[in-house]
Amino acid sequence: MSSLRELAQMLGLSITTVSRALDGYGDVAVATRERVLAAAETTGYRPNSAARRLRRGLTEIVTMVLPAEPGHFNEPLYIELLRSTGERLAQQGYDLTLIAALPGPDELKTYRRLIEGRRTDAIIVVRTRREDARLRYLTDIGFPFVAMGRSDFAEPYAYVDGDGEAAFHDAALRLTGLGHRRIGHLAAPSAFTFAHLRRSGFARAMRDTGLPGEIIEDSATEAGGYRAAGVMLAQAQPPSALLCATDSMALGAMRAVRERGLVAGRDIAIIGHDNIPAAAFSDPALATMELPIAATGRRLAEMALARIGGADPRDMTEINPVEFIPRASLGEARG
Amino acid sequence: MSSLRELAQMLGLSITTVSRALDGYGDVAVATRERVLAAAETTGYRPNSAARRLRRGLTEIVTMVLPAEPGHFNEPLYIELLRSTGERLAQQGYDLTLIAALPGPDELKTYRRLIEGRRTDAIIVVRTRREDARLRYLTDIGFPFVAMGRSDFAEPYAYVDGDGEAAFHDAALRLTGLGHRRIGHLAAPSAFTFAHLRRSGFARAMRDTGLPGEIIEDSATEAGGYRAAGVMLAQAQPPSALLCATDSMALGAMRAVRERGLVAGRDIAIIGHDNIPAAAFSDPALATMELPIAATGRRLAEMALARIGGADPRDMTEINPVEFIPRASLGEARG
DNA sequence: AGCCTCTTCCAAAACGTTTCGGATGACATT
DNA sequence: AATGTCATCCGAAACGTTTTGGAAGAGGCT
Repeated sequence: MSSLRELAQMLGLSITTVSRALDGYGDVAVATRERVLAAAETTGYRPNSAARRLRRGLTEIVTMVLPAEPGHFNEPLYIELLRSTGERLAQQGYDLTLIAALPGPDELKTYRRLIEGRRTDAIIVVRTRREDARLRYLTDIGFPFVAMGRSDFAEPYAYVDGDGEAAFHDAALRLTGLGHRRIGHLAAPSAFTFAHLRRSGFARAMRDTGLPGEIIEDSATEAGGYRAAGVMLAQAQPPSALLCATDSMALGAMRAVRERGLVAGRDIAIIGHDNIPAAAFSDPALATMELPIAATGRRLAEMALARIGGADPRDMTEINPVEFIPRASLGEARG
Repeated sequence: MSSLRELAQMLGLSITTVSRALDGYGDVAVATRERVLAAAETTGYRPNSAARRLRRGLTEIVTMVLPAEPGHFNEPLYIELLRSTGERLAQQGYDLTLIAALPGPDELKTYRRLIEGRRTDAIIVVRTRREDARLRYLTDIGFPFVAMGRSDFAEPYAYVDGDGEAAFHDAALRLTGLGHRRIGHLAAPSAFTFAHLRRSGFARAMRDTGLPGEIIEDSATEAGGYRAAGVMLAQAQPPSALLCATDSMALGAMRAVRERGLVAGRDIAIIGHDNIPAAAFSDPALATMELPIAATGRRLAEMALARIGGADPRDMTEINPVEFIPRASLGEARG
C-alpha cells in the first residue's frame, strides 16, 4: 500500500480523513480512526517522505558536518557520537546525514549548498574553533544549528561540551598532590576551543600552585604527542609529569618517554583525555578522562530538534563534568 | 530565488523551458540556455530537493547501516569509510545518511522502515556475516545494495572487500619464514566473514607448512585479544608468534604478553590488521596490515550509484590486496 | 419551527519539480 | 500555394502529502 489515496479508496473514506486519522486529529470519529489505523497496519502503509517533506517544507533531516582532514579523521569519539545522535533523531522520525568539510576557504560553501538546497533542517557543528566563521554564518542567516564544543562567538548559540577547563585544572592539581613539581602540558592546536580550554585549566592550576608549568603545542595525534614530548624531555630539567590534551597525544608521548629509557608511571606520570579503547591496554595503562559521549550525542539531537521547533538557543547550553580515570601511568606519590 | 516559477517569471519564459535549460536538454536555444544559466547563477537558484525527489521518485540518498554495538562501535575504519563514501556521493549530488542497527531479530525492521518509507535509494551494508539475512532480504525485494565485505550468500551481489584470506596466509608464511614453528591465531567471531576468511588464510598456511597452528576465538576488541592471548600463553608449549585478526585484539594480546614477563618482538612475534593509529605507537610498534580504506569507500559509493542506475551486481565484485606493514613487534629471525 | 452547536467528514489547493504531448513559426521542398 | 521539417517553446498533468475552509447531518434549545 503505497499511497494515501489507495488506502482511502480501500476504506471508502476521503484522503483527508485518512490523513487526519493517522495524524491523530480530534476531528475524526474514534471508530473511524481505529479502522484506519488497523488498515494502515495490515497493509504496511508508510507515508512517502518526499511528499510530506515537500508539503511541510521540512526535510526531517539533521546533518552533521565532520572535519575531514584526510589523515586523521579517526577520532574514535565521533563514531559513537554519530550512533547516539542518529538513534535519538530516529526516535523522532528524523534521519541523520553526514558530510565532510575541510576547514578552509571552501568550508562555508559546503554549508551554503546544504542550506540553500534545503537538504537539511538543522546542522550539528563539531570540532568548534575559538574563531569560528561557521557559527557566524549560521547565526547571521538564522539557520538552526547546534555545536558540539564552544567558541569565542559572542551571540547566543546552542551547545553541549565537556568541562575541559575544570578537568585539566583538577588533573594538574592531582599531579601536584602526588608530589610533582615540574609538570608539562602537551597542548593541541589552540585554535580549537577544546584545546584552549584544557590548556587554560592547566595554566590556572599552575597559577594556583605557583609552579612553572610548561606548555608545548602540536597536532592532536600520536605523532604530535611524540614530537611535543620529545622536545619537552630534551630539556635540562625535564618534567616529571605530562598532562596531554588527548589520549592520542599521550600514546605518542609514551613512545618518546620509552625511547629516552624512562618508564611511564615510575619515572614520569602521564595523563590523557578521551578514554579511547587503546588507552586501557597501553604499557603502562593510560590514566585518562572521559566525557559521556553517548549522552552528549543524545542531547545534541534533542537540541537540534528543539531549534527546528523554534526554541531559543539561549536556554540550550550544557557543560558536562568529565570523569577522571586513574590508571598505572599516573604512578605513585613521589618523595 | 527559491523556485523555478519565480525564475521563469523573471526571464519571461515558461517553467518548462527553464527547467529543461537547466537540465541541458537539446530542445532549448543556446542563447536561451545561457540566459537561464546566468540568471540561475546570479540569483543563486537551487532546485528544491523534496520536489525533485517526489517527482522523480528518487531520494538522492544512499544509506549506510552501521553495526551499533554500544560498547565497541569505534573501529577507526568506519569513520574514514564514511568520509570517503560521502565525498564520492556528494560529487553526484547524493547525500549519505547513517543509521545504526543492532544485529538481531529487529535488525531487518530498520531496513524495512528505511525502504518502505522510501527514505533511501540504496543501502550500503557493512560488517557482513557469513549467514546474512540482510543480503537475503534485500536481494529478495530487489532493492539496490552494496556490501563492504563478503558473505556465504549464493546469489550475485555487489561488494568490495580486502583479500584477508591471502593476507593472513602470507603473514603466517612470513612468520614461518622467520623460523616460528608454533603460531597462534587470535580469531574474531567466525560469524563475521572477515574473521572467517582471515582464519581460513591462516589455516591454509598451516596446512601448507604442516605446522600445528592453534586458533582461539574471542571478540574483536582489546579485551577479547587480551583474553584469547591469556589462554594461549597459559599452555605448556605456548606459541612464539601471534597472528591477530585485528589491531585491537593485537593490542590486547600485547598486554597479556607483558603480564607474563615476555617481550613482544623478542620472545614472541605479534601481527595485527587494520593499521589503526595507535598501532604505530605501541610498545613495541605493532606489525600490521592495511587495506586501502579511502579507495574502498569511493568504490562503494560508485557501485551504489551504479546499482541505482540499474547495473547488474554480477559485474561489481572487487577484492583488493592488503599491504603488509612490518614493525618491531614482528621481531627478528629466530635460531 | 427556527436557530445553534457539535461532530464528522470531505473537496480542493498547494508545495516545486519533471515530462508528455503538442503549439507556433520559420524555412525549405514539392 | 500547399505541405513537410525543424527548432523552440509551453500548458497541464502528475508525484503524495497536509491543511484550509467549509458541508452535512444530528441533536439541543428557545
